[in-house]
Amino acid sequence: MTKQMSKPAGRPRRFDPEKAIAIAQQLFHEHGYDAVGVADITRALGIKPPSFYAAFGSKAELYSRVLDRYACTGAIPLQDFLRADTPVAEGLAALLEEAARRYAADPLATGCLVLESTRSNDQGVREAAGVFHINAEEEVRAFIAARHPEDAERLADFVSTAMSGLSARARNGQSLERLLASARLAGDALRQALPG
Amino acid sequence: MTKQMSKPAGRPRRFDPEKAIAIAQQLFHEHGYDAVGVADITRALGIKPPSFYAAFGSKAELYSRVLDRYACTGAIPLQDFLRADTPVAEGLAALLEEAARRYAADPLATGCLVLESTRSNDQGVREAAGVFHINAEEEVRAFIAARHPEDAERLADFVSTAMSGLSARARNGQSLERLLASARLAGDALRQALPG
DNA sequence: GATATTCTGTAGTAGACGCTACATAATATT
DNA sequence: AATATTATGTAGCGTCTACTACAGAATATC
Repeated sequence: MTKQMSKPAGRPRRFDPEKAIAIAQQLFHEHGYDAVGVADITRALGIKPPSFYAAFGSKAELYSRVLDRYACTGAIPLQDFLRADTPVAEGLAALLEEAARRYAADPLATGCLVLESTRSNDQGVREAAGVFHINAEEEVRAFIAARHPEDAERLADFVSTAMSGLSARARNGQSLERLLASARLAGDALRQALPG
Repeated sequence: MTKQMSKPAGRPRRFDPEKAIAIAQQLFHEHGYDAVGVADITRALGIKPPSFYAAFGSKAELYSRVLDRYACTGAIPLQDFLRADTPVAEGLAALLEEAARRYAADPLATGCLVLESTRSNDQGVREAAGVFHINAEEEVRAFIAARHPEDAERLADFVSTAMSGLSARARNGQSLERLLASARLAGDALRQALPG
């Protein structure tokens, strides 16, 4: 049974807000929050500022929607890699390889949108992205802690550092092959640190 | 024989340009190029914009001077770590530990000024920092290639990725201890990749 | 002392930024 | 058809940015 929405009164929108968020996501991912102006967004959407603000409230609120969308559609599904039936080191190594692949998948929108956003000049954006970042880190830490509690913090830190490095290098234009080689080396370090 | 500079004609400066560059370096390192305005700089220096522009030309030119200064005084002296009489893996591992230490040394000016500058919104700044970045990478690559030519690119990439990750994590406020632990894990990966 | 040179502060410039007041157009409900 | 509601475009708000025209102050040389 599909949700039956009654049509709202008033003049209908000329654009689809969900598609608009997708377009904005591409822009933000490509150039970063600070470098994308409201004028860039409205131009890309073919609308004028008042329509933009009526629909999204502010640039910051739109970015929050973009982050939510990224978490659902663009980010790495951690639970697919961090499974109880997978050896810890193997799961983490596979996660790093997947990161390399995703960060270089779209040559325009490189790196991790969340990781890059934690370094915006806008404090609100940093904090919003920080929540996603911390949640992901905690998921990794808990996955390790289930079988190697002593090593959880240290190895989760290493995974985070590796992913931040991969994201940064992807944004510097590094090729998928070289990114993957670095990810594999980091994976080897984890296998060595967690024998068995 | 010290260079004898004849005093220039005209009204003398009320401030020392070298000290000004040092102060600007601290500001830029702390907040990033984009987030530091000319007004912030002139306020910190106790001068007015015309004095600033007469002395440095533009914000971008000042930043170039800051990068030069950083290369001389703040950056890691690679040649001290990458010596022909040091085992390759040991040299690289020591380099990564030193990076962790430097990136967290000043709790306000965290990370690597060059690495962080490669992600500015200003293209000129990205390019200027990119030159320093590429030169450093090549130095690392050549150090490895002297004894392990097959592995040089792959391992140099890994070192760069690790340093980028360390710089990013330092800027996220990670403590020296945790930064060091990640650096040591990365160093172990290098020792494993280069037995002997 | 006269002049040239250089630095100084006052007070701006033009342009980009995020954002909005307002009148009008397009729809649903009555 | 009348009304309420919502979206739209025009035009522009105030603020911030990097940067500068200009006149006066402080020094060197002549």
